[in-house]
Amino acid sequence: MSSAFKAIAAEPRRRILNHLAGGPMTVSEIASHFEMATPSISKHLSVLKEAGLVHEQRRGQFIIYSIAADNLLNSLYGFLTPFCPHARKISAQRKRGTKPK
Amino acid sequence: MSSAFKAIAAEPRRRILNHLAGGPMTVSEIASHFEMATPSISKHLSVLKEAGLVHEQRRGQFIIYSIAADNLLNSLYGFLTPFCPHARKISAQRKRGTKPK
DNA sequence: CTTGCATTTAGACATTTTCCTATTTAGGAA
DNA sequence: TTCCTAAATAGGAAAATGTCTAAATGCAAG
Repeated sequence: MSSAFKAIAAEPRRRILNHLAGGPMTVSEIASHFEMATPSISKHLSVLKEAGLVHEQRRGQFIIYSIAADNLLNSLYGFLTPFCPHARKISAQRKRGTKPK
Repeated sequence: MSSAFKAIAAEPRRRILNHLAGGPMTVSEIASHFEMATPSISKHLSVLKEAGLVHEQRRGQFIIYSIAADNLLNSLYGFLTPFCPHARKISAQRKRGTKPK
């Protein structure tokens, strides 16, 4: 299992994630925003998928990718916890699945 | 300027940061916790420094490294903002340097 | 000024990553 | 089936990374 940290280390992958923040989309839709060959995008997506940072869903001919925000946030907040009280609180909330008023 | 994301992509560097969370320390102190040659530790520290994630301060013969928590948190929260309302709030606070009651 | 310790720099090497083009797989439609 | 499009895989070249040992630098104490 490859780490989320490695996955977000590459700038193109962070840009892909930012794009996906706007909602689920197909590989071609993503690729059209980059000056990179489609197979390269496909590879980046597979790295993100390995890291559990995106989900994929076949829809006929297309494959639709979407963000796995929970995994993204859990990985990073988990790491930030030792460095920040805010992260500590949020991380705990996320684990409990609760939210204080 | 090399990115904080690349800096935290390597596991040994994340471990170094976690160690430094316990307080400032010298290179040898850090190195003693790892099964890695000192020059390698030194290299990792210089990557962390380039990324603005640690500070160094010469103290006689020794060089003392400490965490630059602000930069660490700003970089990561900035990235998380589009994916999470909590991060959004905290990121804004951090930018203003204020804290709502 | 020489010696010794802490740290960095240099150089080499193996591994990994990133990108490309060409090919293959999978599905939909004629 | 045959043709077209979407996406993944294969294979390879170039660049970046991580680690080591050996050598250099910086500082302090005799």
